[in-house]
Amino acid sequence: MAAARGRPSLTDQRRLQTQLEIAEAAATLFADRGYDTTTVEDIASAAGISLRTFYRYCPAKEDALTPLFASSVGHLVDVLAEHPAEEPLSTALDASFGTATAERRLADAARARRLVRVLGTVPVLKMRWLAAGREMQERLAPALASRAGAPVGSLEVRLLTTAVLDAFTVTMEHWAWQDEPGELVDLMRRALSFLRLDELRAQPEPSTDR
Amino acid sequence: MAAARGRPSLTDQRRLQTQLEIAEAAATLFADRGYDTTTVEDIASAAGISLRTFYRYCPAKEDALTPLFASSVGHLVDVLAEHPAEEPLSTALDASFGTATAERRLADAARARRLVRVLGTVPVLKMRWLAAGREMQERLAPALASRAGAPVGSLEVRLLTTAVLDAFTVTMEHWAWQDEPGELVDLMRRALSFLRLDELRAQPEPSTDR
DNA sequence: GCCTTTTTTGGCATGCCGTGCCATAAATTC
DNA sequence: GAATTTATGGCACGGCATGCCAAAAAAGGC
Repeated sequence: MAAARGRPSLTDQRRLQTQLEIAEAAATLFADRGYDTTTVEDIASAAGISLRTFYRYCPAKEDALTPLFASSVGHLVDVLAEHPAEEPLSTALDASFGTATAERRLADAARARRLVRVLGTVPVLKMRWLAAGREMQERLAPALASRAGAPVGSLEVRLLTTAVLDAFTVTMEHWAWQDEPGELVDLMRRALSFLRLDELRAQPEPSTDR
Repeated sequence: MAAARGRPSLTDQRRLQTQLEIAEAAATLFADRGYDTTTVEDIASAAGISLRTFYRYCPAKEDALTPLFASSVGHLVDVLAEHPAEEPLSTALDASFGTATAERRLADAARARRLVRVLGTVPVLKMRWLAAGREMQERLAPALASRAGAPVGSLEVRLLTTAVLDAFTVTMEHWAWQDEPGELVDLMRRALSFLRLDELRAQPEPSTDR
């Protein structure tokens, strides 16, 4: 094989490239013309591939944009998952947002806001976005389970993972529609603080209410 | 007009009847044969109508089941919305679940559990279920805004409405897959208690933590 | 370099979804 | 009972999504 570690075989690189081209083309077309009036044929043409090849990269039309947000959500969850349970969630949050340079974050922010606005406008895309978040639950659950001191399958951990992910989703959408963007991480902290998700621990007795 | 108040014109009754027949037929077929292998033609035939008429009642195939859960979710939100802000959420919860008789609740519970399990199995149906919850947010937001002491469009109220609705969703799904069902309202109370959604009030200062 | 093997891509056909259009049947109204 | 209104069904059509097969391109062996 001609590929060294981390240089995945030039063909795979080309595949990633194509996947991104599809996503970019779809994002532009959806933003310009709208989702329903854009056919898969249009996206494929704009990305320089045939319709049949499009479906080799995307399971469905509504998945064309997923590469654009799946990675960011995945990264956030990764950081949360690998941080020790003693630290509050907001610390892991800072670590996640601190990796990129300021100017790169600004450029990403503009693109991200536009993307989130498109996602929020088209119901099926928004659902896809939420679904991507739900799929992260399995990866987030173990980390939060240790924080909450409850087993992974318990109602409490399910509630917690859902609450954390939805807090992020709601916050991002709120941020995407603000006139003055501000720093997303600040809003995130405000959200976690309001819902007091940092302090959540399992009740002493799960079933004894009084 | 031949219809008195609350007896909406016999034709409308027939429409509701048809809508329920569609939903029941779809629920049975989806549970038996699966979602993808069931065509809209099948549902229409089982409901005794033509394909074209199906689409006059349902915007899409994935909406065939919505009448079965939209009303229950709507009822819960109604009760929460009309209860005064001083009472904790769990009080309104008890009021909502206390309306039906015990034996009727048992029959409904079995049907509801089966329905939720189908919804959870088929991604597109689950998304539809979540979307129905999201549409309730606008109706829930005013009630929770007065409880939280924050404006309707604020980040805090958005977080709160999302958290409450998703807590219900997660709890119902947890309940649907339990071996021993138990009382749903008890799980609901446990969920609200764990997330401390009863006690949520707007922070004195949005940014000062202590 | 050339040939073979493997993978990727494109074109075609097909089935289902969802909708516009129009004719028929049913109901409401007079 | 006749006219008007409304619900229903049949048909055609475009778009989505997939299976199948052949052409093209890449990878590997000589």
